[in-house]
Amino acid sequence: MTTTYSISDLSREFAITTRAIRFYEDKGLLSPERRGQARIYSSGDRTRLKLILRGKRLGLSLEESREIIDMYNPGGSNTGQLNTLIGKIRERKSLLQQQLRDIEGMMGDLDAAEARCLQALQSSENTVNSL
Amino acid sequence: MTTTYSISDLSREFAITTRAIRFYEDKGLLSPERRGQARIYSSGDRTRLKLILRGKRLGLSLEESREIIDMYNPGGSNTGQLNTLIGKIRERKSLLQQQLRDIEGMMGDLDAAEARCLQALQSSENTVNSL
DNA sequence: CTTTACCTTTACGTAAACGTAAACTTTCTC
DNA sequence: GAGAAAGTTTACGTTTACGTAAAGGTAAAG
Repeated sequence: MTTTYSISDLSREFAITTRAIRFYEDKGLLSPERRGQARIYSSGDRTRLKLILRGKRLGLSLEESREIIDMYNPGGSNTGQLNTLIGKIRERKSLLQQQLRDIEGMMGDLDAAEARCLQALQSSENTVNSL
Repeated sequence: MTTTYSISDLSREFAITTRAIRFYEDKGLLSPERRGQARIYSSGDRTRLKLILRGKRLGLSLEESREIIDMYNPGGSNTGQLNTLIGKIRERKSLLQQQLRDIEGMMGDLDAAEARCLQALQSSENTVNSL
């Protein structure tokens, strides 16, 4: 007895619309079983959906997410395919490292901005108190 | 004598089209000086452009980048404004922290995928050598 | 004066990622 | 068996972020 999910189960869990989930299927990112017409999602499907959403949070397009998810299971690939796959994986990793640097930079900027705000509040408070 | 840039200077430096740069201006993210019709960009404009592009790499919309860049200079704000600004800054920071976790997760997945690829190559090599 | 290079505005086109509405089936529940 | 709840397909609409002409202004070089 393996756990399965309806489309509204998943839409509720991840706070997305069923339209979006069907859209991902249209684009080849999901392919759930069917019981008659209804879609039945396995826990593998659920994981794929999670990966899709993570990709979105990182600014990936659906196509890019699809490629990356496909990287996770080399499947039956020959040596050449494996080598190009390794290349793609390394490209992705370097993009992620750039994103890390970007986040560090933006985080620093935001910290500084927050500090300036707090200081501005502090001095305005002093101004008030000094009256 | 402060350094300035033409639109094509910036488009070359950042490898984007002039169309994109004008588009950012249309959306209120840039507002360069003019010499007649021609746009003249200051080093401040250049910095703003850099921030825009960093925002893009992090998956922000132009509108979101605009908001964030505006956060960097509190300007003449009253106490209420400063407090909501601090709130926004903290929201952004927590989103960035989520992104950090996402990157760590994806990086781990990619490392594992790369390892599987390398191992697959290794064993296929052994197969060949064993002939 | 003309070519060349670079700049401008205006405006229609496009791909991605869904939203939204219409019209219908299936399945519970009462 | 009637209605409500959840599912389905089909298809047109929308926003974002530019691309891509079209049609021309400006300024230095030959």
